[in-house]
Amino acid sequence: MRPTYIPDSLLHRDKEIRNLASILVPALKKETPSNVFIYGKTGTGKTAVAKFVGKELLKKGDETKTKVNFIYINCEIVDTQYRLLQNIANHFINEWSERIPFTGWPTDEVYTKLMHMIDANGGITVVILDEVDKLKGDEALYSLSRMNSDLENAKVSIVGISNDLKFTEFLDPRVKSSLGEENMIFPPYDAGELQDILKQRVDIALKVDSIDYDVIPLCSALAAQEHGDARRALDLLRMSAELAERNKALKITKKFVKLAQSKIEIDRITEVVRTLPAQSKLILLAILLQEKHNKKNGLNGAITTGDVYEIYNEICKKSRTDSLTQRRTADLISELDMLGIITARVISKGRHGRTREIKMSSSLEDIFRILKEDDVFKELTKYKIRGQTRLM
DNA sequence: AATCCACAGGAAGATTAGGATA
DNA sequence: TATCCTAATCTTCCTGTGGATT
Repeated sequence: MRPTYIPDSLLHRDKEIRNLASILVPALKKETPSNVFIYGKTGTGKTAVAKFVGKELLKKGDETKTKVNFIYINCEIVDTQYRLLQNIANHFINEWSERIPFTGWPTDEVYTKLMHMIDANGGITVVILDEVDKLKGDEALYSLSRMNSDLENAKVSIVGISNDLKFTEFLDPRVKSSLGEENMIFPPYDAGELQDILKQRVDIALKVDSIDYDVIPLCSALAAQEHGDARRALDLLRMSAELAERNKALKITKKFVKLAQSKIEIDRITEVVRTLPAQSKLILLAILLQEKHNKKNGLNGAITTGDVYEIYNEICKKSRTDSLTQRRTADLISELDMLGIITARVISKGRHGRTREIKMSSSLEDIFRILKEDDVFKELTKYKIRGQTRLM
């Protein structure tokens, strides 16, 4: 049930598979396939389809005795030109060729070396670049795309995968034209399609009768709300299964799905808060303190940007951090809002001006706990708001 | 209807950090 | 290694505004 698992058949992606395959099959006839760009939100099966077609291509290549190389690279991990070239080159190493070291060679030498390797190997090489938008600089893409003109016996074809539709807009026009020969867009799954996908996995992974009839529809519906992300749906189902098992329940029921959902949400928040920059953390803390103070004193007035800024300034002084301007603080507050940690909406209090009404959108204590992991904040969380906050 | 508060949020320039280049 | 560039961050200065109050 892991999202990285690729089943033997991918449901509801036949069209995409056929499409991508038809673009790449010329490789089997020793013709150069076009370069392809694949777009689509997360969890729409881009990577799965690409890998799947790649596997099929290798199989067909074996049958027809055609040399096909298929290389998958995730550009989030391999994100520089040098390492990209090095990575591809290492696919071709054999007993006589020397390995390219991690560092030390000039990039163009790696390029030349790689080119010779590919040329010596012959055949067609399909390179899948997952998350191409993470690649630093377009030099890397440029060098790959012009490689075909330097090769004599071999051909290279690039499949770029991205979830950013606007990615090519910022690309060097030369790269853009050579890479964007073919474009594919993967639409999100709808709830029904998600159900089929989940069913397929459940059949493989779970015993019959270990799951309530309404669990799959629920998981699918929840994930469909979140832009039809299949990964999300699977995570939800897997987490529900794990929770059910841990609780020694006989069946996975709706209850566990609900539990799993809130657990996933908390995990997400934890991760977000943990990796927040220090200034944002301070602002978040200011909001937390104010809300705690309000609760204790039975105040129900909403927190405003001004309140937050005041407290933020005080805890900055206390921790000897320099504070940002109110303008910047306001921006950071809206960032926190977009991350879903707080809710901030603009309201007008008439004569009392226009401001944001700020509320925490999850448990105070949870976030306090996360902030306390940092020693600097451990002390600050004990900070008491002095005096009475101004009267309403 | 006019006023006016307490900010929102845009524009442009300054600062800074990190990476590329010589 | 020095310096140059770029993108991200932050500041300064600004105009705009919803609606309770006058």
